[in-house]
Amino acid sequence: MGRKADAPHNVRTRRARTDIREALLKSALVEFGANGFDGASTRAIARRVEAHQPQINYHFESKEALWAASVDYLFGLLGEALDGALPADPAQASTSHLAAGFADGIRRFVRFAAEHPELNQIMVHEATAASNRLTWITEAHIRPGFDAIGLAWRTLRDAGWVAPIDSDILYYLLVGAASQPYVTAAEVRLLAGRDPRDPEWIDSHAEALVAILLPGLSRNE
Amino acid sequence: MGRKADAPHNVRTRRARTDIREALLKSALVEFGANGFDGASTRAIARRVEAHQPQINYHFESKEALWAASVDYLFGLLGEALDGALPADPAQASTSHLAAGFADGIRRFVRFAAEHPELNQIMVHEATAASNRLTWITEAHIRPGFDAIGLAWRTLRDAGWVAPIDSDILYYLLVGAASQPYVTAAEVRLLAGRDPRDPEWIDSHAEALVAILLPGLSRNE
DNA sequence: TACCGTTATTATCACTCGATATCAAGAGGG
DNA sequence: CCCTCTTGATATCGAGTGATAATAACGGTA
Repeated sequence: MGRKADAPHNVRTRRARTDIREALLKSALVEFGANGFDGASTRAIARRVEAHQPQINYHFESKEALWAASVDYLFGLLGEALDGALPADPAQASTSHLAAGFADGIRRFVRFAAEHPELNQIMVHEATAASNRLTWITEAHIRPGFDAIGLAWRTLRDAGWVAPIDSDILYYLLVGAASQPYVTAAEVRLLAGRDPRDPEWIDSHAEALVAILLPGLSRNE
Repeated sequence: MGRKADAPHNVRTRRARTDIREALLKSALVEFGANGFDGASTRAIARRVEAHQPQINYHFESKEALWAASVDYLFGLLGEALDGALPADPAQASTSHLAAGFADGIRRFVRFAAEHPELNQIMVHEATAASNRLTWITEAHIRPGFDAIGLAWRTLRDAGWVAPIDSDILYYLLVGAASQPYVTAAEVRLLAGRDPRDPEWIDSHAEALVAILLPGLSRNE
């Protein structure tokens, strides 16, 4: 055999800088999502993409910098997935248009949570205790969406379209209900014997969430 | 100073076996909830209760045995908190009584999630990947509640009391929506500037969840 | 072909981890 | 008091961690 067991490379191959950087980012998301910041090892992140552990400190400044870069990358994907769902200024939109946009945003967020469970897994890992990482991710990435959802919800609520629920509480109801089966996908497979990545599950899940939060806007009514 | 910095004991004190076991169990829950199994260190668990790390291997067989014992303890508390909320045989109860019991169970579960965020934190940490620990906790502790909730929900749904949502999906909507603000309490404080352990938050949260899942049974209607 | 900047690879550092062996000190019985 | 069983306390082991220094080999350019 031409290589040692588990050795990333015996025959030296060289990759373009952007290739290996992106490969390391994606690998880091999987590991950070599954194990948290401290639990993820840089050796495991590198091994997934057939790289060596010191390459992380070469292409990124540190494990912490890799974490931040991978989180930036992930929220970039989220931004693309949600782009245009909520109107920039809810006050100027018609309420029915706003409600339809809110329902559409829910469906898109559920799909994203299913395709990228790492996002909510990382949030859960970071958000159990105050830290510099939590402060950064909250202010840099979470707050814009939190504010937009809160504003839209309060507009709909005051117009009588939805239940009289505090917008802070609504945000956590929504995020928790949308992400739980994908964050704990391994449990779903054991408990329900179903794969939550199945498009049928994702679709039913999204419609259920729309049905309970925006009764009357469900696709099936 | 009479003791080294961070040293649990300089002057030797002896505690009853049951006392230190229970102290270690509670400390373990906090650490396992915040950091997961691998992330929690036995030294930190011991230090919280002014004990030494080897005492864990003395009073419990291993870190894994301590984890299992602390999870057993926690689900014991959950069982007490939920005792009697759902009728043993939903088919024999009147549907309106079943619905009231379901709403009551939601309120109790939200309160428990707020008082013991470790439970859902531990589940999230364990449920991201298949493992012996996940299989054990699922079969020993999760499945009974999952089955009871599913049966009650399907009864209510087929009687037209609630939205036509698959019971597997409903379970994860419920668990996620009920636990999220307490699992990520540090984020709530940063983002909303509110403490989710506040009784007012807990009460509003529980009522909101009842309102969207069991419209018409909300305490405020 | 010779060179040089860039990247891959190896080796190693100080540190933390869970577990265990060893010894010291407590408590209760006679 | 002394004996014995139990528990506290210390030291240490091998394994794994992130980071870094040192070296080797690639790829383009002159």
